Amino acid sequence: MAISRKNKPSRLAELANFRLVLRQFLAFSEAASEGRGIHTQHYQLLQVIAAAASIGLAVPISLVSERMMLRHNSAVELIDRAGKAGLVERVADASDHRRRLLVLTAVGEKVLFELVSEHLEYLKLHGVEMADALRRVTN
Amino acid sequence: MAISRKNKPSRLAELANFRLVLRQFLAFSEAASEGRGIHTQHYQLLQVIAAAASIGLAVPISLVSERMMLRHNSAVELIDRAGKAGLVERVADASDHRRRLLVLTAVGEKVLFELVSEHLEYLKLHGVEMADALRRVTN
DNA sequence: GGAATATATGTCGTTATGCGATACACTTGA
DNA sequence: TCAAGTGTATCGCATAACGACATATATTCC
Repeated sequence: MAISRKNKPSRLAELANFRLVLRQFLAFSEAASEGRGIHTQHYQLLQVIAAAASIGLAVPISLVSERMMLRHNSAVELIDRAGKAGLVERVADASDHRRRLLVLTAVGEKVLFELVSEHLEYLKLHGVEMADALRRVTN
Repeated sequence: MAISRKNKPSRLAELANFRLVLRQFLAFSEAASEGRGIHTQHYQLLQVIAAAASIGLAVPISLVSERMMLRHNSAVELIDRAGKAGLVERVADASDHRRRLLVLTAVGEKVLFELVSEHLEYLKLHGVEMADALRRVTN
């Protein structure tokens, strides 16, 4: 038997451990977001909008639903809530009157960049652990 | 400026991409679970229980709440639902009458091992992409 | 032994979130 | 011009997680 082969119970523990480190990252993300006074879904919405905008893309709601793996109506609802929280705004799209494009408010931008920094720090600290956990599953 | 330094907008896109890759994995996991007739949280519960048991640990509810990053009452509720679905059972703990230990039913075990296989396959296919996305954030 | 404290589990009400079904406005192409 | 496609929005529903609170058992300290 080759040295890289593992039996099933071991794979199970490795898979469970990978899930744990993912959950820890997601829990950190949620805590960081709440610490800045927003929900974690709203943070991810801001991130999707800003990331797309940073490479010159217009951001209709359909793009959010794609990048966040949500049904279009769930994206609408998330954006409604984030709008009420003062984080994003819808603006008209002159080239297609069906679409409404998303932009961050000043508040949304500020919170986003603070949270991006915190996430980069977390991943600097724990990225290796996460990569190792993944590697152990697939080795 | 060292070649590994990146400006902020780029980091943002990399972080967003890492989140996307994570969401894709989680969406796969959810779809796989639903495909076997259970909820994704129930799958993860089974995984935590079986992984702990496989290294000889007794599995009280508190362990589930730890490993799944849940409040204890959320773990209780999850286990209630999984119990109703016939996936897990609570058994008495002779050594501590406060605790109730968790065991998988035959059905729970069967579904779990099918899902573990599917997840290992997914990670064999997409693990490199996930690791790359993570590396790009932290490089 | 008995009181005070800690630990493990459970209940209840509330909230955010996501979904399917449905609807409507606008665009596109025949 | 009108039929089909696309983008967004609304509604009712279900799930899942939480905080606050409650109960039972264990442990510690006198």
